[in-house]
Amino acid sequence: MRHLYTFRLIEAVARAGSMRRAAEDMAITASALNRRVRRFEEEFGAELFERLPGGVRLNPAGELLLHHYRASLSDLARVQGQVADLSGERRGHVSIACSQALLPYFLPEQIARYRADHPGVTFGVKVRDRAEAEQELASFASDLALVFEPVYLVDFEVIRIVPQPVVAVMAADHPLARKQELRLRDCLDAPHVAPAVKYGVRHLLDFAARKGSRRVAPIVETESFELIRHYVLHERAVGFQIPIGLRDPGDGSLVFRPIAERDLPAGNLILGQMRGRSLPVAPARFAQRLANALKDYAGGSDP
Amino acid sequence: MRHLYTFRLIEAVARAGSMRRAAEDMAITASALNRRVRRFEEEFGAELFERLPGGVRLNPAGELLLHHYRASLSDLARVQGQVADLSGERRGHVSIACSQALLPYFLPEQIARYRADHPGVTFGVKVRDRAEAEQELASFASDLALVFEPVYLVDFEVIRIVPQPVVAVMAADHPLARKQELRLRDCLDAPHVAPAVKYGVRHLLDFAARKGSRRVAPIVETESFELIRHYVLHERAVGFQIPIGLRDPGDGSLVFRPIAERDLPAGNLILGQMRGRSLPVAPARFAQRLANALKDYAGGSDP
DNA sequence: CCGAGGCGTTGCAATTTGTGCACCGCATCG
DNA sequence: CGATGCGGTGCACAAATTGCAACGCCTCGG
Repeated sequence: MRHLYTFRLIEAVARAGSMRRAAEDMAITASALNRRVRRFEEEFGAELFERLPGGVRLNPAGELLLHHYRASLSDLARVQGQVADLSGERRGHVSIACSQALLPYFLPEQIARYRADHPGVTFGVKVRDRAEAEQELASFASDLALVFEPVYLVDFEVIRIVPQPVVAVMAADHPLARKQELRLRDCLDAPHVAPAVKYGVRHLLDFAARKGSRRVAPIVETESFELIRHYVLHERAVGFQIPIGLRDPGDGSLVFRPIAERDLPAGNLILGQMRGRSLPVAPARFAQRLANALKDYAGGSDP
Repeated sequence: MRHLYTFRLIEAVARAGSMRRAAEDMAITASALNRRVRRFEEEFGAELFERLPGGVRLNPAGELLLHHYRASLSDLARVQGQVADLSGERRGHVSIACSQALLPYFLPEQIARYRADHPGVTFGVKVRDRAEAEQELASFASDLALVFEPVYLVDFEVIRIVPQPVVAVMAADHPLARKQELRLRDCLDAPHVAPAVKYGVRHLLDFAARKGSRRVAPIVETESFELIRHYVLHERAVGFQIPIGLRDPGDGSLVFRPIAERDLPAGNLILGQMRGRSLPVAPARFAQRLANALKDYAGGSDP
């Protein structure tokens, strides 16, 4: 969109931290860029950047303006979507920031199902931990966030919330697999594999362990949920994960066992958007579908 | 703001209903304007106008886009206000659509008081009847609306609501002035002066009169509340108005008498803004002051 | 202590962009 | 059935924007 060019430049400068670098990024001369910025500052009535030796940095006014720009841009996209919508086929783009657990089964299924109905809609999926996901929404970089146990909840408007207990995952021949429900201490006594501290599952584990005067002491600590699922097939260890990220592989090699609720309360998987923002058509409809689909997952693993 | 020029042109075309007229309004050639519009339509991906012989008219896509533009513009104004705010003195502009009753005393007082604290803030006051006021908000033409008995209430977010009974106003030597409270029928039996039907006061009168199988039959019907207040000093007639628009002139020439609540229930004076919109600093603060000031008026005339 | 290298900024010429003017085809209306 | 007013277009010119080169400033390393 032509009329937002100056804003794009300003954003590039903010990102690059220097006019010259931003100029290069945007395939323009530093002088032209500089003059555009200065001119805009003049008619806007305030400087947007602190000029320091070695570059520039957004000042509060600049932050405010950039936020306005992103909001405008997102609103324009919404309008364009609505317009495309009223001339027949639905088009648009849905950008989602989500926790890892959604990657293997839930999200691909939901996206494919939606695209079957609306092939004109494209998707962007970003993997973000629970803290980052909210930043994504606040900067209009993502339309939706689907995260387990979000942290701050400011600027975060809940669309749907479903409880997800943490379950233990292990090889079928693991001794603990014989019980139908595990105590947390059983799991912590056994060698275990856990996600890094920034993840919600680990957060719940740590909290519950402290309560029972125990510690989570993983033999393998990782950022990858996928690695956890596969590692327990190689060494006799217990992994932790939430049901939505699990599915029986079908060959009986992997089993999941619930952990006693009194030891480890369920966490929440939350679908949300930026507070107060009105989403474009496609994201709004897709969010509705997600919300419905999440109902079916509520409280249990996939049968 | 330079980057919104095309939008301003589009709005002018929508308003004028013809490119050539709009071109003249905006001091530009029809050809230049036409090409700007066409070019924007192209990169936007949809036509904005129906081209009909004799001119153009916004199509739904155009309506949507224009709404986006107005929202963006208003949001930009808010940002500018915030920026001005954080560099010391508060600046900005407050645009209000209000009923006539607020003109003589309440609004001028409030505005003057606010400006005493913030001389950098300017005001725009538009007199609108209750139907028009909501349009004003929806098109972002006004920040606030202060109206008696609004009609539709869609897109209208109530900030404060205060009851305002209709009172009878008459010369001090009017026979009815001897009673402390009047019955509606007394007023209707006497020669009376009433506002036009589009006004809230009249609406309440008509409704109450019908209920008692009576009719409002004014000897003078007018759009001007000011005329009503002054007319009753010339002919022995009863006028109707709400307390917030009345004040004892001090010479004892004019008196107000409440009308029995069981005959004529109080109406509501409502301060509102566009639903979901976040106002610039100055309008937001002024609205807060208005809301507080309105509390003091609630339920009675000024002593 | 000073020169090298980075930065934002500015003067000036080149070029891209937008504008005005004249004109076309078309529908409407007296 | 011409006159009128409309949206749209070709083309030459005006205006805004760009790129290039250079300046002053600061930091940093020798």
